[in-house]
Amino acid sequence: MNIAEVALRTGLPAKTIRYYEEIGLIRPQRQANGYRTFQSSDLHKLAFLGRARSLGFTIDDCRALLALYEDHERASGDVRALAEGHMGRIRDKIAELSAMEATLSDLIHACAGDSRPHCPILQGLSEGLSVSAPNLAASGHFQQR
Amino acid sequence: MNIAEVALRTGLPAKTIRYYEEIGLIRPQRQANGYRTFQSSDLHKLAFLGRARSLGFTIDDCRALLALYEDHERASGDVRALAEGHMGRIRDKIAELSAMEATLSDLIHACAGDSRPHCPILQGLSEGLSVSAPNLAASGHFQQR
DNA sequence: ATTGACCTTCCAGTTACGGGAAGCTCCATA
DNA sequence: TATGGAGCTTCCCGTAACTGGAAGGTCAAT
Repeated sequence: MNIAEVALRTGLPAKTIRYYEEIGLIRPQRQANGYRTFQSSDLHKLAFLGRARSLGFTIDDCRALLALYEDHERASGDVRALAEGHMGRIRDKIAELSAMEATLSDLIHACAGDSRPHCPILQGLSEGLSVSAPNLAASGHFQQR
Repeated sequence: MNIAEVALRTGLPAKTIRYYEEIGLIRPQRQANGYRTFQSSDLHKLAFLGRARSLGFTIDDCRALLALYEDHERASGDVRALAEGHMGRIRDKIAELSAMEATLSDLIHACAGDSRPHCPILQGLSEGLSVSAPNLAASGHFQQR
């Protein structure tokens, strides 16, 4: 099977499939002409990766998950630990975004949003977000990556 | 004022301040020795930027916000539109993360997490997340950027 | 033979910085 | 006055996970 059909069947762009090979997640065979040939096992792995990625797992997590998947002696506890770590990070991110949303919502509601220049949003950004954001400055020196 | 003190007072790393100059967000003066000199207006702008970034605005948004801030003829509606667009994107992201979290939570709860190999998490990733994820594959071809 | 679809590799760009090297400058102390 | 260390400068690389695009080989049909 050539790459275009694999892309179609997995939902992954051909570019992504090539990238996954480049970083060693899959190892499709090659034909004499240099074209990649995908076995059903490759297809299966790619679908697995697609689902793991759609749940937000990093590529490194995916690599570990794939290794666990192929190790039939694995302990399910190892898998769960990995998933729990990931879920924790997602929950942290949701909390961070929710805090931003709350502050933004307050600022937006305080703003008339008309043609006049007075603007509580700019004022908040300028004067310390005092509208309803207690201590954003204390949350890690403005970092947010 | 030199960069170290500005960093201290704004909470922004010196590296970030230099970066903001590089991309044209600020224009500190220079001393004869090449050192940057920051006026209180620079300080003010940097604090503004730090707060905007802490609310998740992109650098491009920050640039626009700063322009609006300095334009005393602006329409508050323009500011609010920008903020609303941003808040919408945050809400979308929260929804996306919440969906991931829900699926992960289900998978994790179905997994014994002991030393045995049987693992519903890997099974879900392998067979289609059927545990309780309706149609992740339909959500944009596995994209998640 | 040609055309067009498909495949290949390689390179650059994306976001918002952080790390670290190489090399000035400044100030305080011996 | 020499020196040492802190602070400043620029420059370049790396990050995550791809995406876009160029240049060029291959295949099948006309």
